[in-house]
Amino acid sequence: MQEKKIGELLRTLRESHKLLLREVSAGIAIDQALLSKIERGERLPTKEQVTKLSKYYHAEKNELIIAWLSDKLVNELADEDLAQEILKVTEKKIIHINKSKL
Amino acid sequence: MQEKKIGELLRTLRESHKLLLREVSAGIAIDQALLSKIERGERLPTKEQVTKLSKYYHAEKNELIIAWLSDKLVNELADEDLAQEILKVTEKKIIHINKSKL
DNA sequence: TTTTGACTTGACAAATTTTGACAAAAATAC
DNA sequence: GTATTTTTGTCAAAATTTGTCAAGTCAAAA
Repeated sequence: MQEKKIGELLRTLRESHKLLLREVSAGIAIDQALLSKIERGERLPTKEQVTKLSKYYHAEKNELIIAWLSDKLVNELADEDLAQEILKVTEKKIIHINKSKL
Repeated sequence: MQEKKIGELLRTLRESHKLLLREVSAGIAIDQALLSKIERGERLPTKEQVTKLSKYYHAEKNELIIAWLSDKLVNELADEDLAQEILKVTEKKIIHINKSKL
């Protein structure tokens, strides 16, 4: 699985479609300055925006969601030197939760 | 590494010290109702509260931080069926960031 | 059974963070 | 040069998180 940032993916998608910020932002009703910030990683999109963009570009939604949410987690773990361990424990907890959901 | 929730750890710590909510909340200047909610997992503490509590109980700060932040991540991943994959990608991104920090 | 003490609950207020909008600057293309 | 596209900065609205308080439950003591 890819480890690109959501903004990079979105910019690549837009460029491969040869579209302008203006066009995409009009297409999904989002401020163009905001879209610019999202593509450059200055802001993270909302989940709804990711969904709209995946549809707009006919892109794999899951791939974008993964990139987006992992970016969010990376932010939360920023300057935590325990990051690796925290992720391990998180994984265990998730697995545990999923087991009890059967 | 442990996979207990931060609230469980805090309640265990308080009980092993034979302390009342009232006493701990006075000791670290936090509303007792809030501490009650934290111990029962209804609320997550702030990082500062985790720090204060670890000092107050003379507990291993890292252990509490890990439990606390992993709880936060679990919340963010709640009802994401891509959770596992997201964690993997997050880990890769963190590793990548750490490498470039040398 | 009444009272007391420990804890919990719910509703709300305060504070913080996130998000969106807009104008204006900067960069790029023509 | 002008026109178009993108970026930047700021600010208010919206949403989320956090804190406070009063009233509640419950168990055990008196």
